[in-house]
Amino acid sequence: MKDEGTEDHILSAAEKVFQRKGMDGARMQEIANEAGINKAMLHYYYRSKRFLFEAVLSKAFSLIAPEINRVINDDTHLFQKIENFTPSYINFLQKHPYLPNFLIQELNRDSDFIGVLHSKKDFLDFQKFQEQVDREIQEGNIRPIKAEQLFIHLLSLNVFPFLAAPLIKGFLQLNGSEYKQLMEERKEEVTRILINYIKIKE
Amino acid sequence: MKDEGTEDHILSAAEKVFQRKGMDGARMQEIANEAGINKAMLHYYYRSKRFLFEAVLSKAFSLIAPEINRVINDDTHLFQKIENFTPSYINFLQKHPYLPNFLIQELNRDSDFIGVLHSKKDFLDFQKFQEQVDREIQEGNIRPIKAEQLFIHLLSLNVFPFLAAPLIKGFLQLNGSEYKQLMEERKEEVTRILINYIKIKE
DNA sequence: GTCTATAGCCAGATAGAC
DNA sequence: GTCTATCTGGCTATAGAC
Repeated sequence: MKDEGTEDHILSAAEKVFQRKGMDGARMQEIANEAGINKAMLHYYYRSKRFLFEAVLSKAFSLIAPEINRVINDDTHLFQKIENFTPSYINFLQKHPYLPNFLIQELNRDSDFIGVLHSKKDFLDFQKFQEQVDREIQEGNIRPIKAEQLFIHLLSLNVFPFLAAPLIKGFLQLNGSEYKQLMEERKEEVTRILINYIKIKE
Repeated sequence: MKDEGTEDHILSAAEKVFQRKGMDGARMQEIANEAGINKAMLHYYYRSKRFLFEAVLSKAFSLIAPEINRVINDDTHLFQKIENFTPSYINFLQKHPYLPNFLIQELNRDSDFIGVLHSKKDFLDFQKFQEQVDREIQEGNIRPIKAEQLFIHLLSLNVFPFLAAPLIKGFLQLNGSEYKQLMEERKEEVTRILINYIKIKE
């Protein structure tokens, strides 16, 4: 909105629709309505549905990678980063509730789209995190672990419960507020499980 | 195949197509081709695309819930169950590679489908697992934890890395074999992290 | 750059012969 | 029950006026 040019305006509308409906479920007409402009404009600026979709996918990746980067690569202690990840992620989810699911879904669906990622440069800067983990190991503060594994643990424990919420609710026969309560408790759970795992007791 | 009636035959074909392409991406023609029959037959047996899809979704849930149940509710020790979960899940994935992603995706997409689940009776039998966890706590073998949380930890650590494989590969700039190597290492990682978390050291 | 109108296609669904 | 042929609607995309 605001002072965006029409092109960005369209992209914002496309994000909303594509992230909720996916590539196949989305309709150009709905995107046009969302943007408050005509359907023909979408083609004028982005040529085809596919190109518009790829712009959205690419931007989604560019949006989430730095976000994770920010948590992983600030100057705080390793344990502090683990602790910060959960509230940061929940905060991100509030702004972009459909984005993680969207990315995972569409990258799984059409392996061509992975090429879209590789043409970009907004990868995670994993180096710094890796060095931090290795340093902590050498100093004898944590037990040996690959930084990649710790990272995947952190993502798994934080992201999956939101991703699979309807499925887990089905499994455990929970209603919305019961599940929300579990998620609340997890904030502490996740931190403790990871720190407990890597920390060397004195 | 084999001696299935036409109805089951169609359902098998529909599973393959729907699980790979999703509700919106799937084409009735493709399902008919996969089943080796005519498109009109699909409507003769299942009336509409939506009904056929719901049959597939419902069956997917009925397929995975007992599978998890089987691991969670056999007679082995709690630690043993945690250990068994990973190889069981990987084995399941080999038979139904698209199923977890399919369920999560479609349940997130259209909240109407959650009703399909509630009309079924193949929920997870969580009672037994819950009692086992509570017993271990009372006997002082593990530290206090909600069975639900332990269950979600277990699912998260096992399921997410496969679900988000393309995304994580993008983040960490890994190729297929590097990622496969990480997954191999995780088999042990996941078991250790959970048992280490709950086990009370003597 | 922005619109209206429409081309052209393709998908789900059905009619009706066998 | 199974097929072919076809209807009908909706979708992407474009032509062309302004």
